Amino acid sequence: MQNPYQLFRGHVVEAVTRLGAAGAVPAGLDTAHVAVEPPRDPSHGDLATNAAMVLAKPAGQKPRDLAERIAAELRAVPGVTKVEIAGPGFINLRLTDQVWRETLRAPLRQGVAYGDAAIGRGQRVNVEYVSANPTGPLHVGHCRGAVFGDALSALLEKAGYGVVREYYVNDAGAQVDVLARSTYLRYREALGHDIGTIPEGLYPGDYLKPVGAAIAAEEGAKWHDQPESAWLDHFRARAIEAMMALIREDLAVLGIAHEVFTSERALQEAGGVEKGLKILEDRGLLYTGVLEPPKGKTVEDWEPRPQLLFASTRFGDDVDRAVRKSDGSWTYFAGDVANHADKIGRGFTSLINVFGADHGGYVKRLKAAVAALSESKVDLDIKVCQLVNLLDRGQPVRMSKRSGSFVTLRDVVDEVGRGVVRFIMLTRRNDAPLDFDFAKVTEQSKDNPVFYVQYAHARAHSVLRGAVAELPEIDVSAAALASQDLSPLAHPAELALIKLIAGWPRTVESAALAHEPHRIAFYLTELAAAFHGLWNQGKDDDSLRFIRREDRAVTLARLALVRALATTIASGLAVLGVEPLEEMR
RNA sequence: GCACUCGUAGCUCAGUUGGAUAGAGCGCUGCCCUCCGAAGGCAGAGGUCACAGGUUCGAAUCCUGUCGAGUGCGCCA
Repeated sequence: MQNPYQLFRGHVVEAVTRLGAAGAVPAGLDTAHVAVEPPRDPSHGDLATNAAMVLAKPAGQKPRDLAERIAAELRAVPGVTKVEIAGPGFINLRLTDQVWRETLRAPLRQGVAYGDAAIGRGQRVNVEYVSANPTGPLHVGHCRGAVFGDALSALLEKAGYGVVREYYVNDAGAQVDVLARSTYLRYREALGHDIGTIPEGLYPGDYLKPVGAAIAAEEGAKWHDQPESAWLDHFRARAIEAMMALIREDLAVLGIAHEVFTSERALQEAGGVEKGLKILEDRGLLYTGVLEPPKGKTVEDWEPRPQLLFASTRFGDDVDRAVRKSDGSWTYFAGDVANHADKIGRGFTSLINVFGADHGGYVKRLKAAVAALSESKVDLDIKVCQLVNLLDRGQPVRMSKRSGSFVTLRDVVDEVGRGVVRFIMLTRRNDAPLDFDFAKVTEQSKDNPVFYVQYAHARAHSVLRGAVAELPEIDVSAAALASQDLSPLAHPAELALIKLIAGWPRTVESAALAHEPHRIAFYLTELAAAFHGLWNQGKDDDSLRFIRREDRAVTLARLALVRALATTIASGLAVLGVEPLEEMR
């Protein structure tokens, strides 16, 4: 079954085509920008289209004249009760209530698959997120990007894209050498040596103790009197392996599992950097040059030196970027060229990177790299997540990084639960800062969106349970309700809820196109509010109660609405990765 | 100095990719529970969409500039 919005967009396009064939307008008008949307003001009708305004110029007609012609065509469409032209040339449509009621059958038949869209057409999208350095457990700062990336991936899948969730492991730089040295220290400690205080510049966290202890237990003291050159590679490999295991566990706590982990080191060893740079070189985008010192920021011991540069300014970057360090090794950026060349080589035509706020300055050069590598054929979208302010009853939660006792991702999830963390992280746009208040997010009140949405879902199921208890002979299964007569649903509040439910597929589409999963959270809050509102009206007006013992037909129609609502919430929560509750306990 | 993100009600934020009279929650004001579904409900006040230009049928949305906030700025990762 097609959604009214898609259906009527089709009708509008057909109307324009017919007019073209009849010579009333030029044939072959581009209808790509024609939109059929719910009007902001419900008094304007059920659907509004901008077709006449968008097409007025190419058709060489006044918007209102064109609107009149299109409107005449639309008046003949079944299910349309009223067509009006308003304002500068809007065409407002009003549909029969029955058209709207019929939309409830989609969620009842499809279950949580309701809202699945095809706009992705199977296009392969790579979503890279988290990609935290493998030097310790994840902390709260990683939460937002992790949840965002995961929800975005689910959203894109729901919209019909072929998604791969990817984690880029930064296991090649100086930081993992520090990790190796820190682990070596813990190893010596495990062997019974006094290591004193952890020297400045090494990782002090306790989480390396088990790693050192494991090496000591399994391999004995054989590394003890060796020079660093003898043990560094080995300790680095073991430490990275242990840290990635830790990180995977942390992610699992949040319900996240990446499909692909790409190792920077492995990519380098396989010649990935040379491969990526070769592409740039073949296109004449690499040269040896000298960069200007940055202005307004004094750099200690600046000395101009010639280095191998990527001409990223040709693709909108501010300065060209170095790909090789003076010691001959590759820069981090060179690794990223390799990473993205690799992704492009694997056939992705759309790449998404989820970054923390501190990586905002990195966006341009990466976009430049992808544009250069793919001849602008591959799209790269970089979503920058702003900081999360951790609060408790409005007071900032102190975090001490120096002592290594920062708030971990696991601490937060253990404290408030996976569902709460995931939902709250998506209650703001990614580029706006977010307050996360431990007291507020677990509060059971209308002010807490997680609770509010879960409560709506639980309440719907409570109604279904209550119906069976009161009227044991009725069948409230989705299958049975899907073929129910829905005509008793006639109250404005019921129809308003129905229209909101009917808006779920287009919410999925627009959120997916915009790469904005937070829209799902807002939609669910709105949906929950409409349902709670309908419920509350039943308090003032008995005739609006869902279960009416004396009227079987009304009851069943309303139960169909209730189940459709619950299904839609479940469908939305699935995108966010939050488990819907059937009772609030 | 430059770049990026942002600036919408007292506060926190949405705003369907350029649409009609700019929305929600909190807070505030008023009304509503001896009984029925109040972990509440209903109603109301509250705005120069930072500012100034521009683009066009039409701008919170796009462009330019100004002001203000946050972030980042040779080989670190």
